[in-house]
Amino acid sequence: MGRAPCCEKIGLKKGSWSEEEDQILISYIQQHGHPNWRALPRLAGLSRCGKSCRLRWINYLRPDIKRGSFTKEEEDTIIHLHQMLGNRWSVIAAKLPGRTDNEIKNIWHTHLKKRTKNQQTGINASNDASNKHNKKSKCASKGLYVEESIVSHRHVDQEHKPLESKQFISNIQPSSSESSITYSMTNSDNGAKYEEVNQETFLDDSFWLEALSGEGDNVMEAKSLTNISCGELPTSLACFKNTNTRTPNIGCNMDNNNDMYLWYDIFTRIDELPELPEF
DNA sequence: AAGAGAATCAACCGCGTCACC
DNA sequence: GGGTGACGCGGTTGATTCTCT
Repeated sequence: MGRAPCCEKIGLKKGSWSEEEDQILISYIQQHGHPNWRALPRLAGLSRCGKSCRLRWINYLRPDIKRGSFTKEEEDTIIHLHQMLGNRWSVIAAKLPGRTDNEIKNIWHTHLKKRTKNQQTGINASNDASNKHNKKSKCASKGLYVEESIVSHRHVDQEHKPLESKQFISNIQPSSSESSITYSMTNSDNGAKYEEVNQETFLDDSFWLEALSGEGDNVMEAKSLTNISCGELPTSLACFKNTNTRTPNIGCNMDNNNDMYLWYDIFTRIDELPELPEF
């Protein structure tokens, strides 16, 4: 059907924003908010696409934006969440107040990906740099945190797990009233309805296989995790993808009732299922 | 000091989803 | 139920900055 362009491109300015444009955008949003991004540039008197205005505001002009270097905690959190969620930058950004998805995406591609890769391949990062030309890290020169010894949260015990990961789980729990399906999720600390889960097993396909086979302690844990299945669908579960007319939208929020029903259906039917196919 | 290459990051682009008509 | 518009997300690009030789 052909998609209409997001805005009338002709005559609209592209590229870097000037100080003046920033000021116009800031003052307009402060006065009127941004109920309609598409109309905003016209109303504010900017020769920009609404999309561009939105991006500029979200990524740069918002008052609660935290500028400057990422702390080690932030970087570790990003690495950890990325292990759990993949490239879901907006979800990761939601756990890092003041940071934008764009910023996190950039930091990932420029620093953290290399760090994790080096760790996985067992290459000592200090030797790395391959020290191609004994290059001093540019990050350091910019004040960015450069810690070459990578902390793997998969090997950090529960006691020292960053708070963020626990918060993440609790924050995205649908309220129990939203669904007729209730798994036993309790947390004595704050009364919130969730059960702490072991992140290590969450990441392991064998965990899902075990859960689906209906054996072992991971069964209930897997059931709990279905409520937070914002992460990538484990390959073990891919076989369920088309088994229900309410096919889950893999990769989107799973907290609507349809998805809940589907997952509930899957786990309650575990006993009926034939042997899982080999992959 | 200058040039080359690498790194960084703001901004753009295209697509998916959702809400409204 | 289908069409359309708006928003938001993730991937990518390209200008700028930095470091090394």
